[in-house]
Amino acid sequence: MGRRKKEPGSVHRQNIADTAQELFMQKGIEGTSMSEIAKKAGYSKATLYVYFKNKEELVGFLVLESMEKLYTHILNALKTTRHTKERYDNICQALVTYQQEYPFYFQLALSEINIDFTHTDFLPEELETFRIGEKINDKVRQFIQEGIDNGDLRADIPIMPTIFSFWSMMSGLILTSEHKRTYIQQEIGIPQEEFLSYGFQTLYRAIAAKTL
Amino acid sequence: MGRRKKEPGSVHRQNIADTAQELFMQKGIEGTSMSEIAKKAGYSKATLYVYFKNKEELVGFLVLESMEKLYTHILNALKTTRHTKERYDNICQALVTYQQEYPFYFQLALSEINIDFTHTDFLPEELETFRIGEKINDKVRQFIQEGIDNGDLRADIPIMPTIFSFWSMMSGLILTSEHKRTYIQQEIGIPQEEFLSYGFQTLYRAIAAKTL
Amino acid sequence: MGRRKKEPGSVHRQNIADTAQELFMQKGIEGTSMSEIAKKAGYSKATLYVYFKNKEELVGFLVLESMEKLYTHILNALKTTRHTKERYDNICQALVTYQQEYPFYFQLALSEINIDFTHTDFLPEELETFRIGEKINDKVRQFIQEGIDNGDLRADIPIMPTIFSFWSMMSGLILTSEHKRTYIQQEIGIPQEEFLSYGFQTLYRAIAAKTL
Amino acid sequence: MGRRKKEPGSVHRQNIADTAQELFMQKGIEGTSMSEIAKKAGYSKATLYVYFKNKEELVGFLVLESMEKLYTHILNALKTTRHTKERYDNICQALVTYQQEYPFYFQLALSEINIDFTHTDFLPEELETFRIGEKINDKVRQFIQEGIDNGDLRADIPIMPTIFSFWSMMSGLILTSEHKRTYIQQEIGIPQEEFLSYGFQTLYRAIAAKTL
DNA sequence: AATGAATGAGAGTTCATTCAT
DNA sequence: AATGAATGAACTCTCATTCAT
Repeated sequence: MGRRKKEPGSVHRQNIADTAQELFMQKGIEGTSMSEIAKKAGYSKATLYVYFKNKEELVGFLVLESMEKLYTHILNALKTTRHTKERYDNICQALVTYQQEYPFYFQLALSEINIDFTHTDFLPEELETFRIGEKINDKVRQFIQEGIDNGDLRADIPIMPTIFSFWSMMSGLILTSEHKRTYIQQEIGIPQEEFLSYGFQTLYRAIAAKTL
Repeated sequence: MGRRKKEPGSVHRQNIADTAQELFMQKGIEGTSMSEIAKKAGYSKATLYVYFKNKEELVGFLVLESMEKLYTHILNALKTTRHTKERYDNICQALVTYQQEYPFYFQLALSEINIDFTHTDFLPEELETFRIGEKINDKVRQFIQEGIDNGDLRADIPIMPTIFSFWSMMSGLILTSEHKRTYIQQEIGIPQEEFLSYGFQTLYRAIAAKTL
Repeated sequence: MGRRKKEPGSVHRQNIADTAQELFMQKGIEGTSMSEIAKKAGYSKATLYVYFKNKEELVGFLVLESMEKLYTHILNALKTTRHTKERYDNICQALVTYQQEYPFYFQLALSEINIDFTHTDFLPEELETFRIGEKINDKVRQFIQEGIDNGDLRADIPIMPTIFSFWSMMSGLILTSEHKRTYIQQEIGIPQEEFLSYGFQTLYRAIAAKTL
Repeated sequence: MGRRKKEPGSVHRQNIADTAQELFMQKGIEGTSMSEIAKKAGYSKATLYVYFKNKEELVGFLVLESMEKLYTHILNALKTTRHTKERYDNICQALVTYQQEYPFYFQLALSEINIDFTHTDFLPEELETFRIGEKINDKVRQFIQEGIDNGDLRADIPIMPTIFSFWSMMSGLILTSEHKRTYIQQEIGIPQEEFLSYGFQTLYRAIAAKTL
């Protein structure tokens, strides 16, 4: 393959990460070998290890990266308007966009790899990922609180359980809509987007103030 | 180890399958080797291949098996009462029980391994699994229809999208509650069961007739 | 290569061990790959791992094996006579024979791999090796004590330092005579055996009672 | 890291060599990577190859260097006095000092890497190393001859075999005392220095004239 | 002279699978 | 039916080395 052209260093890191994400999505993390990533990205296997200490770090980087993007998406979703329903729709839209750009994290969050507290030797990336997660939760908590204060959302919903269960349910919704896209289209007769949209609206009804 | 006692053939198949499921639960499919299964089940590695053509078939068998169990659970959930809300609660309870007994299928259904229509070379087990899935959907459709007819459920909900989105969201809920059990307990301050229960009730509100 | 003929199981273990020893001698432990051993022994790489858990265990097995042989040699050397000088000569001869049969241990004992107390997580093989080493030292201590009591050996030699220094010096002698065989022949003009014999006699003079 | 300050070229070569030796001592040759050497020495990996053709040459350089140091040590040991026993003690002390400074060569001389005549494609460094070895042997031969002529050493010892066997035995002694330092302290109950000293005195008795 | 970047080759190890018995 | 024995292929990761700059 010969030597590669000189490009700013981080370009390669990003190339590798992007390729890895693509493959991880298709075949899972365990199902994707470093060789495959290398080949698809157009580098030698050894080069991957120049840019990432090991596979774990590569995964960690992807999760962090996607978490950062998600945070930005959520921020934007809340910034553009103060109207509760619009904000909710924006967040849902953000999640869909995010899933299209970084389908990887959802996969991860719900699969074996836990960014959880059962082990204690965290990579720096993992810690940072966790911190951003907290920031996101904070923003969402504010959003819900303001919705309640406005009278747009039911006053009797417990905030933290709501956040966490919504997060779980939306993840389930998005992931399924991705994995079973064809099935949905064929069996239910609606395109993925509409399916998602229906799910999100259903969920909103569950927390909207009764006047709706 | 010597030769084993003569037992009806299917007993061994079941022994192996049960052991495999246990291990798959603990360490994932990719993380479990045929060797481990053989050892834990008390057979030789080669014997596994007498009862299952390969690992894939073993997985397929487990999925089918869990699907059958789920069908039974759902049937029972609907049989015991005709009251809509009670039936709903029963189904939720059935899902939780099922997740505890066969955590395996949820993992599978939402993870990399798709029992989807993108490929076409299905194992017989996969086809059968799909057929049972259809039967389950049918029962649930009946349940919703009856709920609507009773006036317990909103008249304006489209049945198929509701089934499928509920299925997705509940899966997300259950899976997350399983994976992040510690996190939920620590950060939200409620036990897993309560978290699940809260999620299920929230969802019900979204389809219950307004009088609720 | 196809499947191999059936032979009693331990034969393969021994085949592999023997081949490994040969290669370790020629190129050192680190310098010898499992692939090489497999190829030379006529097995597939994976088969090595059927018979030995890993490279470390293979090395441990070789060391233990050679230690056991050494013990037998020493025992025999002391058994055949009670005359001190004859016993000494027998031990030396045993060492030479041993070095020819199991050149591996000397290499090891004096090289990086210490069967020492700096680490604490010993393999079972290592512990057993150590135990046999102790038994050898015991026999040699008896031999020296009897030599002193007979008046054949100097009364003023401290036993333990003598054992250990003799052991070290003889190892140095034997190893060098092996590694620099050609050099010795060419530059000193005597065959290896004579060189060794001269070294051993020189050492004996150092502990023999003055009457000699 | 940027470009380095301009320094006379050989300084870098020496820096690298010194660092390499330190690491080789700690972790063995095979256990030390060029990367490690580069990092510890504060150069880029590629720079090592500016100063040494490859790892082999770096090793060869170190051996040569240590050989030169040994020659100087031996010269000094013989220069300060003409008394045979004092000279012997000086040489022993020189060897110990040398082992402390350059533990590397002993390791090498008795281990896998032979600077022997079995192969024929010598590096220039190897040839030079050999030449210095010869010079050392010459000095030692003179020393022994003078000892015999003085009547301090036995008249019946063949000089070349004595030199070579002493060399081997002392190497064995020093190496063992280094590798098994803890063992000696714990099991024999004397510090390393005393152990060495005892070994050297024992050896001297073997060649000293009987009057002793 | 010095280095960042890249890599071929190969290390030890594991795994699903096969086959003779 | 059951298995001991064997293996090809793959895995993650490391290393000495090279080359353009």
